[in-house]
Amino acid sequence: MTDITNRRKILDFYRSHYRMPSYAEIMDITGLRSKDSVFKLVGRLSRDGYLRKDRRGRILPTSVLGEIKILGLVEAGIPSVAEEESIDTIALDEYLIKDRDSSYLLRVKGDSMKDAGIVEGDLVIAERADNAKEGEIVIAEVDGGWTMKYLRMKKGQPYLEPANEAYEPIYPTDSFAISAVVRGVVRKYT
Amino acid sequence: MTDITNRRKILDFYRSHYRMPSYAEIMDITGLRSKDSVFKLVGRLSRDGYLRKDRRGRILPTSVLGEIKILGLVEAGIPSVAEEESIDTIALDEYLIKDRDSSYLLRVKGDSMKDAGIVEGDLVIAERADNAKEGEIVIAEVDGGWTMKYLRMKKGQPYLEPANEAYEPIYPTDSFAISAVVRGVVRKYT
DNA sequence: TTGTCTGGCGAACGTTCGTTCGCTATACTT
DNA sequence: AAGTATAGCGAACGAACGTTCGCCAGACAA
Repeated sequence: MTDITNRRKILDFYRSHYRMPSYAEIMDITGLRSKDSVFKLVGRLSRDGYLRKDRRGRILPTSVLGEIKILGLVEAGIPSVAEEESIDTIALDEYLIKDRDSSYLLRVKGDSMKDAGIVEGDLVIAERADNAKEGEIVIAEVDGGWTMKYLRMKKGQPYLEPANEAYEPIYPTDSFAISAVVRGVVRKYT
Repeated sequence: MTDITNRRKILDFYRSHYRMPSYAEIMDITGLRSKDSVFKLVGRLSRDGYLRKDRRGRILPTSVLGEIKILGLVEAGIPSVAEEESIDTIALDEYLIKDRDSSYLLRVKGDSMKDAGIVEGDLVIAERADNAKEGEIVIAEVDGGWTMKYLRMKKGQPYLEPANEAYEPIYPTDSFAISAVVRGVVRKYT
């Protein structure tokens, strides 16, 4: 059993238990029969940067739950080379969400934003805000209903523009209030 | 200081330290001066479902680092009601990535998949696989180059179809191998 | 006013923690 | 063959852990 294999088992424990295992638990996980073996294993993993220890000796993951490799570019137009070297790793949650308390997800219905790459069934990450810059995609309440559109300006007045030629821009007549700004889009294929 | 405020402090600790605080650390965080106060606080939070304890009394978060609220539907076509009631919360990482070790991200270049809602700059989540079902979006090596397209079949032979009328389908002549299946798409507006 | 309930306090308890020690077996070098 | 380094073992250690206890002050109801 290699150290790396054991490290994977430890991280699997972290993912399923939301905490790192104790040395006694690592004994169960790895099959080692003494805490000193675990102590030395942890020492090796820690020396090589695969784990950390806090001030009290308890172990911590170096990379966060949820990190994923970024491998490279894929040329969606003309085939190009995607090298098999990992460029970087990121945590999707941290990448997408800046302020967790003021952010929420909305599931998209309809196709009025399809030319912006937002289609039915997508999740959009909305961050609460009562104003936005021109050109941003906003969630807004207009004339009594909620909608998601590009925010545009004409003669100093805001209006909402869909990303689909089949729909017309919305010029608020009665009321208009921005509720949130769309910060990201997430789609999952099942 | 309300219990909920203290719970937020505890979860903030978890987010920044990748582990839950000990009772002594909760004393520092909250300003409480006895471990029994913490013990009772934890008891209340646990009773109300805001925390869990494991077998040994150590506390765990009920909701994972990175969970975010799903608020409702947004009708992208015609404005409809998006109620302000939180329907559910999910962790984006877990939502998007099934098998972390065989998954990676690729940044999209080009516009050949724009009608599928995948545009330049998007990150796609690719899961390594050497075969796929018809209709899935795949990363494939064809005639010496890499590309991302819909997998289609004609007369038992696979070919690749873009989601953009400006591009032509690719019929492999020399070599063809599926490298990965696209499981999700992530876009961030900056 | 009196009784009851709750949250917080300081002190003490037994358990589990990470760590260290002496030892053995194996692998590799000289 | 002899010497060195490494991984693993069982046992023991002090420190930190969650828990429990008796007590007190404030809030609220009877």
